[in-house]
Amino acid sequence: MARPLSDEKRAAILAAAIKIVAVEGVEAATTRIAKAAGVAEGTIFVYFSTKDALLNELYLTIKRSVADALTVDHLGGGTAVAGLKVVWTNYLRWGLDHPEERRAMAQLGVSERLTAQTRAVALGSFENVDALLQGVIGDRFGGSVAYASAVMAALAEASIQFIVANPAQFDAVASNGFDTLLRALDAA
Amino acid sequence: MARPLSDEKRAAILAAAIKIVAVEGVEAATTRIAKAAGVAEGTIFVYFSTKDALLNELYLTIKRSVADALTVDHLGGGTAVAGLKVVWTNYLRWGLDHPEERRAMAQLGVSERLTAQTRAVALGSFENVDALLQGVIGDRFGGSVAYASAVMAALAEASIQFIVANPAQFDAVASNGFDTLLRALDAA
Amino acid sequence: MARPLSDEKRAAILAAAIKIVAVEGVEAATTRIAKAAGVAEGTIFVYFSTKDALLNELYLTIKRSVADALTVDHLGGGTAVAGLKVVWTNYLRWGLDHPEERRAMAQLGVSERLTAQTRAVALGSFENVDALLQGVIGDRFGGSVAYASAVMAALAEASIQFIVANPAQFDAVASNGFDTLLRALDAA
Amino acid sequence: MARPLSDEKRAAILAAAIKIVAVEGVEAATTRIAKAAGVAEGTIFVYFSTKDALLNELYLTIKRSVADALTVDHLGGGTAVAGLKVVWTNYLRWGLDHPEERRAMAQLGVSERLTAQTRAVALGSFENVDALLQGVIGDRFGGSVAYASAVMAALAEASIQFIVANPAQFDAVASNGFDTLLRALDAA
DNA sequence: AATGAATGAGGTTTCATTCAT
DNA sequence: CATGAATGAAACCTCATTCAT
Repeated sequence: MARPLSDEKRAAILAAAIKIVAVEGVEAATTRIAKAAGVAEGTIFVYFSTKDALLNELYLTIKRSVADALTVDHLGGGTAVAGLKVVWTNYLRWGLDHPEERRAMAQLGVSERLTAQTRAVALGSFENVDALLQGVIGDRFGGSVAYASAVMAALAEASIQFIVANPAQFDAVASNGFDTLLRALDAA
Repeated sequence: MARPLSDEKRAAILAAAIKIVAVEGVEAATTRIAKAAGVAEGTIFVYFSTKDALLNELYLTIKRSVADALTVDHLGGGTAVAGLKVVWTNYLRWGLDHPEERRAMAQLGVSERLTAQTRAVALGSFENVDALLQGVIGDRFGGSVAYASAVMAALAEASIQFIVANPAQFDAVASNGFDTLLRALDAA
Repeated sequence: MARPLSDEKRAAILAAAIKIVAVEGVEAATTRIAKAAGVAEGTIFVYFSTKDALLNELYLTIKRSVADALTVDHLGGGTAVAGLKVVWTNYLRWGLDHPEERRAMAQLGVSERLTAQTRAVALGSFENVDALLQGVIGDRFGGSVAYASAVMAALAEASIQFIVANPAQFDAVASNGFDTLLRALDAA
Repeated sequence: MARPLSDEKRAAILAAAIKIVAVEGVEAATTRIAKAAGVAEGTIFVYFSTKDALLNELYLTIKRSVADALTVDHLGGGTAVAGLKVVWTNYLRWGLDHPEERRAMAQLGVSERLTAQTRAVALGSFENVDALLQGVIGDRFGGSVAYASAVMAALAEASIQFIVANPAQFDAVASNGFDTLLRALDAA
């Protein structure tokens, strides 16, 4: 029987791709990813049929990692606002802990190499967050979670950039940022 | 004297670059830009020394176009809030009227081909907008315009995306979006 | 392990480069060299990092081939003059047997693409020939081998050109040419 | 009536071409020659139909300049040996005074851009030198001037290189070099 | 499965030449 | 005549992908 595909190697390729894509963009050569992963050039194509397949998979992997980080705590219990605050704080923390993933995602997000299918699947990972947002906004904004979701993502990005420049103020910025979000959503 | 450099041709190249970069990203082939501009391959390099020079110039051109659109009206008269509302509305309108520029800017913004100098110059185009923001936030947020600026840009982006999906509701979304901004900035 | 680098392919590229450079000069297109070598364009850059690297390597290869041809016989035994005659005759024979190498060397020699390092290494291959020349000239010409070496190369080139035009007279020209050399070096 | 072609401009282009070809080879861009000549890119093609035409003309111009320099003195009077010594000394002096022409000629000489016709015409400029050589060698070397001519050119080149490295010794090297030539031609 | 040599299409840029001014 | 913008055919080199080992 042939040797089975190695999960470590696959993970190493994805991890290397995060680093390389973060700094060089999606047009970075696969050779460079292979080198960073410590595998041969051809090995990438043993685990991913094409470079595009690798990039789409990479996007999904990061998105899932974010989604997992957001909902690592039990969210069922309290109010929607309380749950959302947990999500908010977890997201800021994830962003600060994963600068390369954030930058890689920015590169992937504007790339024409992501399929519509990939984007759709990625969105699906955030259903429980959307449910919380729904609970917070009620029927404001036409009951549309999309708008609230964009606002939250945008404010979170602004907050993360601010904390990156002022790392000591995590708690204050996180707290004030959440208040800003609630005000923006008219839920303060 | 020989044929002078043609402003129209230069503009045609930049206009073509906007369209192509918007859909194909910064790695789009110069050949394709030339074809879209209706000029020969070599002509691009008569007007721009390298592809990177073209991309940097393109970024500055779009940024200047945005800055001009924001401050086309007289901003001196009323309160900072009133001035900011004009800027806000103009920005939304510009965004809706220039979808390709918006997408091209997103591509350029994450590209490592922009020089620090280019980014610095681009920022300089928005000084009067920053002054308005400063007037609105006073000494909140540590008196830092950077955070407020990021919040505004983020909310504007969310609003534009929403209006793109619901074109008829421009006025309502613009107005509510501005209220959201004021609440977010604690200036309502 | 994957397919190893092929010595034959490398040699084929160098051999093709000799032919092409001989007739088209150092500016001959790499595409043409590849085609003549029976490999793909990209393959050239697997074996040589740049075109300049190929040209420098080509120069060294030919120079080494000449040096080997000159000293193929045992030179230790007799007098310096006897040894030099062997070198002289071998050089004429090599020149006649390798017209393309001679022409390629002429092209490479005047090219600004050769590095100083390459030229220095090439000179080093002829140390034992220089030693023979030194033995022949003693302290004449200020004891400088450089001048004698240039004279010998020049006379050899003249002889080769003459023999090319009159192939049947190899022995006579070689012999008379060597006498000419000795007279020129005042060692007759 | 149209403005006539300017002899100064034509001369400036040829002079610039010498300098540029000397250091960059025959593949130097015409733009660079134009810039060095102080004329516009297109002007070169007003005076020379193609780049190859310019290079061929350049070769002939330099060759004529050498021929003129060799026979600037009256050669008719004395013996062939005395006349040849004048030619020899003039040639060394020309070579030392015109290093760029020498280098340009070396580049042009190996170039495939010279036509056979150009080479033939160039040879014709040296008929009176050949006559002197003929007088010196008599019927030795099969009465062939070609061989003697190559030997002389080769020894001159070696001498010039030596003098370039030791500029103070012009007279001694010139004199000894000529003795070497006579010995080589068995005419001492 | 893993490797990396081999491939050749395609990318940016150069350049001789043309032609509008 | 003189100019230099405009052209488009290469040129060198990179890179995703294939395939022999």
